[in-house]
Amino acid sequence: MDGVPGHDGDVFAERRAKLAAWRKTGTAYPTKYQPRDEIGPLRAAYERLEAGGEAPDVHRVAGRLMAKRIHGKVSFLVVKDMSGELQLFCALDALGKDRYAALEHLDLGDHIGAEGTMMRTRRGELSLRITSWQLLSKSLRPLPEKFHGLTDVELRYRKRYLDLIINDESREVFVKRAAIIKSIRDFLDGRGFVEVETPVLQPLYGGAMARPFVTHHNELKRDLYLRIATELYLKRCIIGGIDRVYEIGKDFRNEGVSYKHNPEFTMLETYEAYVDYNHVMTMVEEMVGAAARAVGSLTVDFRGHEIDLTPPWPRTTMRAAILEKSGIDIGADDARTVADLQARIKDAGLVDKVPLAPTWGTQVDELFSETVEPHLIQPVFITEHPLETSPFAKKCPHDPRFVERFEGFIAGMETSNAFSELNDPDDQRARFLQHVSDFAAGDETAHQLDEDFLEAMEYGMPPTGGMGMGIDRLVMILTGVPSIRDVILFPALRS
RNA sequence: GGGCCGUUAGCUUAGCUGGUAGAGCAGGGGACUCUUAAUCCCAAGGUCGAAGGUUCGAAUCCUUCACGGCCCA
Repeated sequence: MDGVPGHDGDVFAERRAKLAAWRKTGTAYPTKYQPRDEIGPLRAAYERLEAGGEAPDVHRVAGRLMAKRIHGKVSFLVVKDMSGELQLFCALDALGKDRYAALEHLDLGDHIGAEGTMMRTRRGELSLRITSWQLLSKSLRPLPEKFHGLTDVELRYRKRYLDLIINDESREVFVKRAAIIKSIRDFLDGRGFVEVETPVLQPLYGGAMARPFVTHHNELKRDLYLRIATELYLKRCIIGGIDRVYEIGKDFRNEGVSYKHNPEFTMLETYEAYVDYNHVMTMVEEMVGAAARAVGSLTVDFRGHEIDLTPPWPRTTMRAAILEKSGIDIGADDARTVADLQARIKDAGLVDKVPLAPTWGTQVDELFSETVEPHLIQPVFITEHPLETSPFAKKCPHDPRFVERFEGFIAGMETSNAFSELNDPDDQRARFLQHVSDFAAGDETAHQLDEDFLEAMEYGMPPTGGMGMGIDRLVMILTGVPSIRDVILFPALRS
């Protein structure tokens, strides 16, 4: 390619002009570059080459042009593929006048392929001494600045592809995310769990307390909800005899956005027949430990805390945790009603901190959220939640105001939630009916009566331990990034 | 929803109590046979997030809005 004239300082026009010149040669966007070596393995194979050393074998690499250092008769390019970067040593002698001159008109961001032999420069940089090269794809827009990179947080989210091109740490998070999910699959598959897919579009939403997204099916002439949980379908699988079942998929909750909330997020739910929530607790700490080891160590840094995920994790009842942090015993005789509990909150001087709630269970939840949750930095299982806020969990035999439930907290975030699943259809119906009246009283997150689910349960559901885990939050913790937007490739943003 | 902070060239940014925007990288032209944030010389590139307002004069002060970040609810 000859030199492209251009002097108006317009980067886009310059690149357009170069592309036009390439199109004339018919080689601006070829279909392939094969065979080629991945840069990472190639580097590894020649790692021991000494400075000034040369190797005879011919290799071909392809990637995006990330740096360009043009000199008079010898120039240096840096190309990058997913596995790493490699310097191309480009000498006038080896390329010939025209192909050497054409290098000058490449732009950072172009994809190129190059062929040559491996060498290490006198200054010690492993390089490919190239004998030929070709343009694989022309880039029309300039990349972010090479030294500072792309730091604007908003741009990183809106144009994630640029973030991925420039910020290796960012790409690394998503590679680790895949490894974490794979380790979870391996863990569950190894225990004989069956992975299934259940409906995203549901006629009734349930399995969690959250407001849904609503959509409409034109042909069926009915509204459908995007699922807020997979729970009720996975239990149908348990009833159907898939004794160990799980699903990893997107749930959708029509709620606010924060460092730990995105309206669509990835949830793992597992159900195992014939076990209770104690069994599930052990499974969770082992599974998280396996995931942590898959991408690093059992000790992670998150939001300024060093967190040790080594199992086993402490287990403490919600009653004991609240007593310790607030001095209030929610199980005591003088705290058995909402009014009594609120009086105890007042006695404890917490009335400004803890919002008032309509029921005993929701009041306990508020008290817990305010006084205990922020302190749960190291992994811990909080067990035995109030009945009212846990409509799918079995009552504790020793105190029916509480249920056989746990939440796993890490770094102040709820990352797992599990029950000894309620399998008594009459009790389940009673719980639904309570929620129906709560809904009527204005609680949009209360459950609706799911007659079809009740019918399934009436055929007999085995005793079951079930669990839900927020994958995005787990990835945050295991990769040490502070915001859920850093573990979701294309997070929700205003337009 | 509330508080604080931010938005200046493709990217990273400077710009004091208001005086008409300065740089680095990227891009253009030139020099250079081992550079690696290459270096050196030359030239170019900006409706300062948007809309109003105050003023002789606004990137700068005021108001509203948009988007984002952090914290709080």
